[in-house]
Amino acid sequence: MFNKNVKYFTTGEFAKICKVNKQTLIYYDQIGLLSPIMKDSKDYRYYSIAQYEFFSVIELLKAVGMSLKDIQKYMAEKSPENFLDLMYQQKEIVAKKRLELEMIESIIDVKIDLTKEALHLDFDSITIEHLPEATLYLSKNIENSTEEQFTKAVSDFIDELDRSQLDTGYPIGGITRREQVLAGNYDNYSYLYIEQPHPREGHPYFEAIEGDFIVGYHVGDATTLGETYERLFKVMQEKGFELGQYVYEEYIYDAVIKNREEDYVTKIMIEIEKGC
Amino acid sequence: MFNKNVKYFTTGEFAKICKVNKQTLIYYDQIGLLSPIMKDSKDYRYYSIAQYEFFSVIELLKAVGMSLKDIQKYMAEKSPENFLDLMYQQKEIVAKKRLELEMIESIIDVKIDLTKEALHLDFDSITIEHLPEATLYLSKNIENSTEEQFTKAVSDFIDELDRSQLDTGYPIGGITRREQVLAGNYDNYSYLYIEQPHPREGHPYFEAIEGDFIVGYHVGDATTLGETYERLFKVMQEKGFELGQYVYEEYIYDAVIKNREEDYVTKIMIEIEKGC
DNA sequence: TTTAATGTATATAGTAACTATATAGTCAAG
DNA sequence: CTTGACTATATAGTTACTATATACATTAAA
Repeated sequence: MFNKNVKYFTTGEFAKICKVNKQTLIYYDQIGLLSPIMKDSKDYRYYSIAQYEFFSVIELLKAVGMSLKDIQKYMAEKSPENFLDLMYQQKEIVAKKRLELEMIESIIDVKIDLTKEALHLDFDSITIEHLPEATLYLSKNIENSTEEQFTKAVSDFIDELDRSQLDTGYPIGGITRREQVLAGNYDNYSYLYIEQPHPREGHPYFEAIEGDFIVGYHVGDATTLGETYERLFKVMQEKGFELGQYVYEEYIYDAVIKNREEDYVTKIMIEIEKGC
Repeated sequence: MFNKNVKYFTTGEFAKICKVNKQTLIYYDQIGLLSPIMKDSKDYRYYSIAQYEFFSVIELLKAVGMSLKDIQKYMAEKSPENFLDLMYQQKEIVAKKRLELEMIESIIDVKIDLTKEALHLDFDSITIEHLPEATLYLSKNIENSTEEQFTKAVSDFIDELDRSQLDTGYPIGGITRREQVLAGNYDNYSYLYIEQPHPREGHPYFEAIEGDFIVGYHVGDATTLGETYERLFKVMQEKGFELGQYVYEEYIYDAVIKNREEDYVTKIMIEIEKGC
């Protein structure tokens, strides 16, 4: 095959075939990665069609993320065995990359769903909702922690989500115990959590949120959070509901979507026991 | 959430949380992408845990291939609507990238299979084989073409494989008609071809290779190809086989695997009709 | 309390893999 | 014989860091 390679291409022609910039070929020549089969007396470069093959391997190896230097190294030591080794290595690398992309895809899907939902919300509304069972991944207990401890816990939690690929794109939320809420310590969270729509084996999950909740929204930064809680409690009282075990708090709009802290929106879900 | 963000991190601490180089944070500050929440009188930078959130969005957008400039542009015009738009755009881009990776994965698999097979081959052997039906994608007819036309045809064929994602990782082969072979014009191919193990709809394929073949290997460049053909013909004669319609030629080892043209190996498959 | 190790800062240069630009020589058509 | 399209080299710019050199600050040990 390709024994008919007598016609030569100039740099420009060959660049068109390869679909790259002419300068790229000159660069490849300079670094000795892919040199033309021949140069004439005026230093014009001439490439053969067989060199396209060579070029396309470079493209494949580049596509899997190999550096030009590494490609060059391989090209210098070509053999069926080395090629096979290289392919086995690249197979793993590409598979890892594909998995990463798949994770990003599902995170994006979640972000789209959440944002679309948020756009239709009325942040002044206070509703009673029955929330279906959801699986949550929890941080270690952080009740009564100092600011330093809290910060460390958040950082650890994020690390764990990273390491164990538990970042689902859902917001990180905080769980507060009934007692703390009653005492007005709305920010004394017991746990951080993130929803896991497709829980995996081998991790301790906390099966939570299944029951009746009073749901409201707090717009603005945390300093006025108390006011929103008061509003919610008032409605609870009117309807004759008792405070349940836990309160869940999570961002609807945060630094990712809004610039100013006054525009952040926190969703507050208060577990209720239908009063008797 | 994260209203307890009073503890500040130095550049080094924050870099550890973000798992990046300290200099990267300084760089982000310089270009105004992510600046610390506060600087003290000695210009020491201090970051809050809430800024990690911001950082992680940058990482996500970077992971899908956005430039820092574009990320910065988005960050300046944040809104639920813009975020949704961005996510829809990125969803498509990521899906495209995933498909590309999947293609590379299957190409790598094919290369591994072919190379493993080749390692066990005896290039001196001449065998009679029944090849199962395989689907081939063909170039336009290139019989009797000039060198320039041939070159153009190869370039066009490669373009088409690229455009229509028909590059399966199988080698590009050449088909020669019985008459040309009998006349000794071994390199006067009628078509180029590439095997399509998973043919797609909407493309003209040529259902080929199904039948009995005499299979041999040519080691070295094309100038001595004739000798190998003679050897094959001799075996055919001994066994009493007649030359069939087509001969198929493809590289086993080429510029991708071997450095010197003398080491290239061409596989020759001659269709035979069991003589009477 | 001094000293050494570690931390911070800025400024600058280097890196990869191009990409663009400036300048000059070459070639083919009209 | 000139014009326009090509070729070449050399150099600078690009992105997103990364490394290095120098100077000042903080902390832990001697």
